[in-house]
Amino acid sequence: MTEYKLTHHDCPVTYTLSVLGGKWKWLIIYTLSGEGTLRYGELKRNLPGITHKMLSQELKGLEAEQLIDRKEYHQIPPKVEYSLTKKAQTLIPILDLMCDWGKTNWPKANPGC
Amino acid sequence: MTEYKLTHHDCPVTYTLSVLGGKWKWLIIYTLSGEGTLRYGELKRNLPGITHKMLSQELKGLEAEQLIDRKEYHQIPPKVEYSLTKKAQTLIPILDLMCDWGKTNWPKANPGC
DNA sequence: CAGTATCCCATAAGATACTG
DNA sequence: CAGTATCTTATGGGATACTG
Repeated sequence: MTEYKLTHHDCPVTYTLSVLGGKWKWLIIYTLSGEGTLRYGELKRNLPGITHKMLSQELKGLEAEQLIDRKEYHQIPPKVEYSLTKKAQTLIPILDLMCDWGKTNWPKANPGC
Repeated sequence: MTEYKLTHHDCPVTYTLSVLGGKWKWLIIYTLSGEGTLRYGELKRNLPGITHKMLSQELKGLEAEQLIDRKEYHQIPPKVEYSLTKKAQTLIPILDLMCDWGKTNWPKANPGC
């Protein structure tokens, strides 16, 4: 995760896209930005279509990038809470613009946000 | 291209990510935003690592989404120029924020932009 | 409940050759 | 020069079963 095999070596946009690449990372961060703190199962319910494998895999990657905090309560049954780090919070303005763009260019009527 | 098989049906962020998904679309738009108008070969030289197949494929997709204009000069040898549509230009603020984020969080020193 | 591990398949993406 | 077509390989991602 600390290796960035980019071709476009010195471009910050490429760097950002490499960190947030894949199908779900932006959406996981977006979901946590709206809900604050969520348990694993809650997060999954808020991301329709994501599979168990993808969610746990992406969460590990995001944690490694220090974009999410993982707080584990050592109890039975287990409880784990996820939230955004300060670093991830600086991505929220980008997500807000993506939301605006989506609403403006949405081919259907009246999307929520 | 007019079908959006999303799971997160009513989310504009998901919609935006579906339109700009894949490995190269954001970067193609970013490159054109900086250079204005580029021929096919110039575009390819400005996108280190992209293959012939990917560039032509992504250009077709972006044209179908009305994010780029394709102007063909009927001459020999052929000349084709690509530029951003107004719709794509509204994505530039997002790319600018991605650039800022990349510069701030870049693990190496002094990236260009 | 919150994960890991394994198997399998669909698609993304690369290499190469050919064409107007 | 600016593409298309074809073939192959690498990777992403799904389904399912198992564990602390």
